[in-house]
Amino acid sequence: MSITVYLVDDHRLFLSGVKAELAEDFRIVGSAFDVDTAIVEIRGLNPDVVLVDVHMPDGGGIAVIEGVNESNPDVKFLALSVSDQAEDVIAMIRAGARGYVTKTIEPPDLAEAVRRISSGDAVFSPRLAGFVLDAFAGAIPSEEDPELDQLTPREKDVLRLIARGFAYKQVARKLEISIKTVETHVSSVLRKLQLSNRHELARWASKRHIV
Amino acid sequence: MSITVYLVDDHRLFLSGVKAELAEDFRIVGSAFDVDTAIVEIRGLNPDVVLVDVHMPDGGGIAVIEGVNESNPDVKFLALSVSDQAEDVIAMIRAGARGYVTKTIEPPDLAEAVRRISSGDAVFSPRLAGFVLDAFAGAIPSEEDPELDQLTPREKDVLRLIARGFAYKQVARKLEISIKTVETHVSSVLRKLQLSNRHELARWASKRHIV
DNA sequence: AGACCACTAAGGGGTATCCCCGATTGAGGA
DNA sequence: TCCTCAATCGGGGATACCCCTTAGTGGTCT
Repeated sequence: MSITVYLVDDHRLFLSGVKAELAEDFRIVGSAFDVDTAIVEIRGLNPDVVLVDVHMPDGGGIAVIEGVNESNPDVKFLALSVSDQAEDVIAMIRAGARGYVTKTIEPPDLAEAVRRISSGDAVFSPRLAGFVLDAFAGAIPSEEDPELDQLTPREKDVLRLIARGFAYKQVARKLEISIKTVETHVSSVLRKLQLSNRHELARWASKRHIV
Repeated sequence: MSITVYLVDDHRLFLSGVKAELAEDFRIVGSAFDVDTAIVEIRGLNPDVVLVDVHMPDGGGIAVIEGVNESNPDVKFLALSVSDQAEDVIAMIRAGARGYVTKTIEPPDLAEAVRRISSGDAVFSPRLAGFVLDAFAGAIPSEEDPELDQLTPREKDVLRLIARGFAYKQVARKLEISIKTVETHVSSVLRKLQLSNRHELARWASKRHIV
C-alpha cells in the first residue's frame, strides 16, 4: 500500500540520486530521461506521483504533464527544478502540477513533499509559496453544491463527459451504454439543474470545476 | 527563538482550545475575540504568525489582515475556519493570508501548519489546495495567441458568443446578421482552428480565457 | 408483495448544428 | 481595372441534440 512514484529527468546523475534517496520510502515504479518515453510509461504504470524536471528537450515537464493528464487524470505531478523563475512555476501550475520544489531541497523534505502531494496537498518551496499566493489575483467563486447531490451517480458520470465536450455517441461508447440511455440521463440532468441545453450544462460544470 | 503566535476568534471556547493545544510548541503572545482589539494588539506585538477566524462580526478575518498588513507586513496569517467555501478561501488569500485550514484539523497538524507558515510556506487543507491551484492557474492570463490572429474580427465576435454558450439563433440576433452568416463564420473558425464542433470550440476558448 | 427508484433502452418528432454548394457587395491592393 | 478577401446570405442534406412517452430489469424499503 506504499505510494508509487515515477521519475522524469534528463540528467541521469540527478535521476539516480533521487531514486536512491526515495527508494526507502516509496515504490519507484520507473523513470525516464526523455519526454516521449515518460508519457508512454506513465500512462501504462499510472503511478500515484510523478517527479518531473521542468527543463528538458522536446517540451520539458509541461509536455509530460499535458501528455498524461488526459488519459490519467489521477496522476499527481511534482515539478522539480533548478529554476525558481516565476514563469517556470506559473507554466507548471498551469499545466497541472500540484507542487514545485527546487533541486536544492533536502532528501527528507523531498520525501515529505511526495507524501503530501500524494495525499492531495499542494507543495511549494517556501519562497515559491509566497510568490504563488502573491500572484493569485482574480479567481472564480463557486459554492459547494447541494445541487450535485440530487444527481444519481450515473447522471454525474454523463455530466462529466458532456461537460468535457464529448458528443452523445462518444459518451455512449465510453460508458458502454446506448445513445438513447445517454439522452435519458442528459435530459434528467438538465431538468434537475434547470438548464436548457448542453452548452449551459458545460458552462455550469466549468464554473464549479467539475471538469 | 520560539515562534510567536497570536490568536483571533470570536468563539472563546475554540480560542482557549487552540491556545491550550499550541502552548507547548509556541509562544502565544496574545489573543482577541473581536476585530478591533486584534488589530491594535497585533500591531503592537508583531507576532510571527496570526491564527485568524474567517467569520466574525465587524468584517471578519479579512478586516484583521487588512488592518495589520500595512503597518506590519511581516506578520503571516493563517486562516482558520469552519467554512470550506471557495469564496471564503479566495477572499482570505486576496486579503493576504498565507494559508487556510478548516477547524476539523488535528492539533498536531495545526502545529505543523503554524511552523510551515512561519517558515514562509503556504498551507492549505488538502482539499483546498487543489482548488486554490486551479483558481490560480485560471487567474493568470496566457501570452498572446498567434492562433487568434488568423481569425477575422467578425469571426472573433462569433467565437466569443459561441464560446459563451449562445445558440446560432441568439448569436445572429445579437450581431444582427442571419443565422446562415453565423454558420459560415463558425465553419471558418472551426476550420482555421482545426476543431470539429462547437463544444470543442467552447473548451478551446475557455482554456485561453476568451470568455 | 407492493412501492419506489436507478439504470437501461427505444420510438418519434422537432430543432440545432455542421457541411457542402453557390452568390453578392464593398474595401483595398497589384 | 482586375483580383482578393471579409462579410453577408441562401438551399439542401446529414447528424446531433433535446424532449416526450413507454417499458423492462434489479435493488431497497416497508
